[in-house]
Amino acid sequence: MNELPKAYNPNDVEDNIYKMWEEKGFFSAKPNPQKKPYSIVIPPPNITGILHMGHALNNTIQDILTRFKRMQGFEAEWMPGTDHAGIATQNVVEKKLAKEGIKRQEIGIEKFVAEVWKWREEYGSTIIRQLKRLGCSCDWQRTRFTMDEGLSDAVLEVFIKLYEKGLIYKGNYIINWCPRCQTALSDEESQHKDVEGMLYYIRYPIKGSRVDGRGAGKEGEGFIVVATTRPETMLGDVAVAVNPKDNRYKELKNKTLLLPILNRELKVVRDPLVDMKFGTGALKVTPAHDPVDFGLGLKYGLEQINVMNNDATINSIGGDYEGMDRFEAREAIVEDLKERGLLKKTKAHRHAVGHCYRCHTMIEPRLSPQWFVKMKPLAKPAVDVVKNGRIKFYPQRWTKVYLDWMDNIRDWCISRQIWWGHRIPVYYCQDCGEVIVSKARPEKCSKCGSAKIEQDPDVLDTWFSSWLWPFSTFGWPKSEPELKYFYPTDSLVTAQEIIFFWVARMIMAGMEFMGDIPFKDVYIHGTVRDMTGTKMSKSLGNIIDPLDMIKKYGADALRFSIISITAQGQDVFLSESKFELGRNFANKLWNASRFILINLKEGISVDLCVFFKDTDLTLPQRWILSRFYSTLAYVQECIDEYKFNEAANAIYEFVWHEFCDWYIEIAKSTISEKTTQVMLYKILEKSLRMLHPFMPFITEEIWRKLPRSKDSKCDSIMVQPWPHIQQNMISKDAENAMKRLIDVITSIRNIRAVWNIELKREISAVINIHEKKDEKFLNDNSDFIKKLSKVAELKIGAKIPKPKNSAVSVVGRLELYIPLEGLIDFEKERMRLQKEEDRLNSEIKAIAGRLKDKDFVLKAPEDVVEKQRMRKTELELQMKKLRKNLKDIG
RNA sequence: GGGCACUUAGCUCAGUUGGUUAGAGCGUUGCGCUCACAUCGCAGAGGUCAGAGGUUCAACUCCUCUAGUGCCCACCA
Repeated sequence: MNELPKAYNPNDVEDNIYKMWEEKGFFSAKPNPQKKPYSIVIPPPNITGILHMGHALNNTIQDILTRFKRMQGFEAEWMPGTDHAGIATQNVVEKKLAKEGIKRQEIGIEKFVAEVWKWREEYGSTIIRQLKRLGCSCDWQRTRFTMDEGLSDAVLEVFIKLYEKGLIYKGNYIINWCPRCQTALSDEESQHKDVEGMLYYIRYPIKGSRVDGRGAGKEGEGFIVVATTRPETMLGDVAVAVNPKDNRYKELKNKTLLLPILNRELKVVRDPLVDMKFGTGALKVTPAHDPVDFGLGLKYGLEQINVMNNDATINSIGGDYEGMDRFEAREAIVEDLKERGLLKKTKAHRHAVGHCYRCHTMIEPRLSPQWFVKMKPLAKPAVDVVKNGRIKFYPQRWTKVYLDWMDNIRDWCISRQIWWGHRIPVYYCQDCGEVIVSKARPEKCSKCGSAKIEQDPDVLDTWFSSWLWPFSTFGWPKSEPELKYFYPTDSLVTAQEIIFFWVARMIMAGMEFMGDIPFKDVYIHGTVRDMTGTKMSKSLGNIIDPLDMIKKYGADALRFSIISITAQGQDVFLSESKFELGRNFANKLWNASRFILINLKEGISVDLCVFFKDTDLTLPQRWILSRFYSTLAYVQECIDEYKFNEAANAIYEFVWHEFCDWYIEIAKSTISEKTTQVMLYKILEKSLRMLHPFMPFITEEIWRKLPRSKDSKCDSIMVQPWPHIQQNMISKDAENAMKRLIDVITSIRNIRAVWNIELKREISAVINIHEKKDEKFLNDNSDFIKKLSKVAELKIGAKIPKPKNSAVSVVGRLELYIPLEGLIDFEKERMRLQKEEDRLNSEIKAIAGRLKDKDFVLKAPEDVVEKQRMRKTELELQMKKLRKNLKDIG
């Protein structure tokens, strides 16, 4: 017999097991007409990343789904990969080179990109190794990278298709500019954060009016006051806007203002967009540095004056301020305004400001020529498929978030001024200016024949490749059998912060390029936070490293724990101690399995149905079978509804508190019988299969030690079928009956504990029945009642008088007596209880003054047995009332 | 400014379409090294389910409002 070692050390076996799975090719899937496909695509982690708890949760969920479906007989494909994370990776490599004293500008684009590839070779697969350590059963042979040849081709294909359809255009608009990364960002990449800022009230003189320059003159006559949070942008002001309904500025019609310091002439425009309640109701208009102003500029034909360089220093427009950083310039300008008496006041002002999602630098809204995707036409079909339920969100509430965003969708800025990424497939003829959009570099201009052709220097947003992931990874635009077989995929599992970046765009791309949805279900899981509710992040240093936890508790424990405590879509608060839950469970399972294996004899791997066809089952046997199949059905249902915690907890409850605590204990008395052994073996083996998607390693380790039938095709649990639900084995009657027995046993144990009767001392018990059918029921099961409650003699019958000095317990419609004569020193017990009563009463006396009922006294009966019973019930109830009474008074 | 979630035992959280004594883990109390397991076993204590009102035979569960907490979105300079 294969015995299990006394202790389970996950770290000893997990790696080897994983290697075995991988070598046997269990992870790979391919089009198979005999089977139904099930496919998931991994949200591609970026290559600069390391595995954090969010990933651990996300990938555990996907692995549970994949393993579950694989066992259910689906051709289960879990496509892994990474994305090139343009900005993040470029930053990382830039920093690395900086340490070596190299600037990217010095070595040029080609060498730099080569450096990035080198870096990627070295570090880019870290996260993949970590996913393997977690036990993820991804189809690694298909691992994709967004910069792969195939995926790159898909990107170009899509760009050209959209361009030809008129959905991609180049234009000069206000975009989010990160001065540190020196690139444009999409709206989603600009994260709003509240900032404690200042509102500066600045006097703008009216041209031709008498102002002495020190602020004299009446407001509205000599000058008007505008409020701004970014005074440095005034260098680019071309107008001041007021609301046409604003009576304060009636006389301003046809007047011209003068920009302080630069003395540029400013128009006054009237537009209802201006909020009269904000600031002074007068808005300085800077079309090149603010989206609202930009709109006004177009509307009123205003000049667009860009005052900043790429690094947010002031350019030559700024005169004396040229070369200053934007914040330096802000201070300098404010000082100068103060000096000239043009700063009326400042006010603290809290407002939301965009920050770069990669480097957290404050975004500078800025006019810039960029490439955009027109989103409205793409959004429509993507809205329809969610509205009509072809794509479902779990939990459902995300549907609204998605639809709201889609309704207000704005064009997507896809060009980035960085080097690492897919180069925009647009070429410009240097001679005639012709724009050529083409996958390959054209030899010569199609219009004038010139060979002087330059490619657009920008690269595409990383998400412009990620949004194609569900089909580009299966070979699109080529029509591969994989694509046909596995697309649309089944489930997408991801975090909420990525709904707009990725989920929404994948749906749009799927509809546009495949003409079909990319996936059917979107499961949005919660965010992993620390115990204070803060999101775990490396920069905050509140990270619990999953790999540390794996080392300490094992991958199974990590997986099971995090799944068990994460309710559907709910954020999870994590501390290290939570992993003990999974570890303890693994330990329990291990020991129970050890016990069963030690006791098994040869030849028990008989088919359960065949074996029990002509065998009468005892109640506990029928009960444990019923409980197993009930649990199995429930677990299946929960996984299908993405309620993984409930599935995990149901298994935990079954294995630990039903199988181990009760069935195995019951089985011990008949452990040498074949029936018992078959039961233990079968329940264990099936439980392992049920648990495998959650705890793949330990279930494999135990399973491979089980005696198996000879025709077992393969020696791994992961390719075994999911247990078949045997409806006929589920019996509510058996479950209820067993519950009654458990209650009887618990009651007897309770009495023992209350009276402090050691287990070694024999007790007898009497059960008084009121209904005839109970007699047979109890007699049939009296053996294991006696065994489990350690009762030597059990008397069952109707109308048995209560023995003198008996402890009493009512269990449903049964009465239970435990005679205490000879077991208890009543005198001693009486004194002990009297002491306790006195103690309670003196406690009452101490607080009597504050009581409503000042003469309140606890009274216990004289009879010791009665008193003991009361101690448990009424006495404590009275104390409880008393305490509440006190609480009410204060 | 808009939207979404949360408020249940000392702590962290579950609670399946409203239905008899509201659950778990940790912690806590008492007992126990019973031949799988002290990463354990047995028994117990502990909750007017944030507050107010409403619908219903019945509400932790549905509706309205209030308070607190958290998150997301947003061109009030």
